Amino acid sequence: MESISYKEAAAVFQLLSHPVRLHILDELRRGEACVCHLQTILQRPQAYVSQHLRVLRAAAVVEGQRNGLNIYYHIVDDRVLRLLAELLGPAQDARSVPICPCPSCAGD
Amino acid sequence: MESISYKEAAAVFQLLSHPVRLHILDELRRGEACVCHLQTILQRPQAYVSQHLRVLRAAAVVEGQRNGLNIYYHIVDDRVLRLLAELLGPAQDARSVPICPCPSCAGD
DNA sequence: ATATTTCATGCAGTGCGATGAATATAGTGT
DNA sequence: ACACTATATTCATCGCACTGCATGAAATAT
Repeated sequence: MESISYKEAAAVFQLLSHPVRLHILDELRRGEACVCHLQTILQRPQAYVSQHLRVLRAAAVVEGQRNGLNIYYHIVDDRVLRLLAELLGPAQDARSVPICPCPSCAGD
Repeated sequence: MESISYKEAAAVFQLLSHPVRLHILDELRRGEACVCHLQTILQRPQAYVSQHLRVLRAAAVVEGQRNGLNIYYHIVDDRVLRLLAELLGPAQDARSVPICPCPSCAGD
């Protein structure tokens, strides 16, 4: 692996230096989730969640794929997964209960 | 082992989210160093290095012990060591050449 | 085409971190 | 006591990230 500069490494840590982004990423570790999931779990306004998702998207840490009206996000950066595991511990089990009115929660 | 909150975890990442602090910590991974070492290596004003050391000290990531005029710093937080290793790779070998006019560099 | 739902974007206010300059403190030697 | 060196602290400025609010864009349904 090519060595990473301090500036680049700092940028990665910077992404993880916000509690809301950490919460989002920790949820995404459990499996992909649409914005309405995250909105419900975080108890934050949709626009607010979306802003943080944009930061993570711009840094190529997460990716979203559209499915009808909903966009499902997932983590695509392995370094970030390892850093999360190092500090937060292993990921929780996948969700099983519906948490929002999206099709996959409705069992539709 | 106790689980860490997102806020606390974010604070740890925050400490690592600055290139100068990362450089300082990466140097300290190689062994303890006095401020004049760091000043020489980073090519930054003394007060600037000292400011960042204060941040790391306040967060209990580093500790300094006085030896005459000089204060030698070292890392005391294992989580930080693991996070650095995860993103920067293993620590470099210990320094061998003198880099500043402090007693230990002068071989005094 | 209109309406509804889901998500994204633009903009503005505010606070905090980063950096520099000047000054203070602690230790050493005379 | 005085001077000198190493490090810390205080203060002030500046830019950027955070956050809220309002609006825009994409997909779906009637």
